[in-house]
Amino acid sequence: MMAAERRPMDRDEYAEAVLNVVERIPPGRVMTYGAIAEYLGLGGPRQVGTVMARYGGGVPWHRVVNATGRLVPGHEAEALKRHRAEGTPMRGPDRDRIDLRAAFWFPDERS
DNA sequence: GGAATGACGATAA
DNA sequence: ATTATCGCCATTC
Repeated sequence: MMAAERRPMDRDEYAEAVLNVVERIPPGRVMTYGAIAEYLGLGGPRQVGTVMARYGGGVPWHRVVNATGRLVPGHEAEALKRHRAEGTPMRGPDRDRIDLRAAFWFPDERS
């Protein structure tokens, strides 16, 4: 079996799964909340966001951005700093938003 | 049980 | 390009 069975999991398991995926995002690449939800086949973008808000402290949370390339609300300064440090493709006049076209990553693509 | 909430997303203006 | 609204969906009040 390769694909994870998509049967309902407990909240903690779900959180585990989400964090697990986030940890696999390579430096300089990002994933959107929606993409993570799609990959898991469970919940939605908001559920992923909720998990990150609660348990995201231990993973590279800055590599998770919203679909518009916006950085994490409330932690923009920190996230921006880290992205500059790892050379994530940025956009905008101040290079303060993610260039999704270049930085978007999905599991299996093997950096 | 129903309303409010939220680290979202797509669309309208 | 930016902001405002509405739709989603599980948790929390």
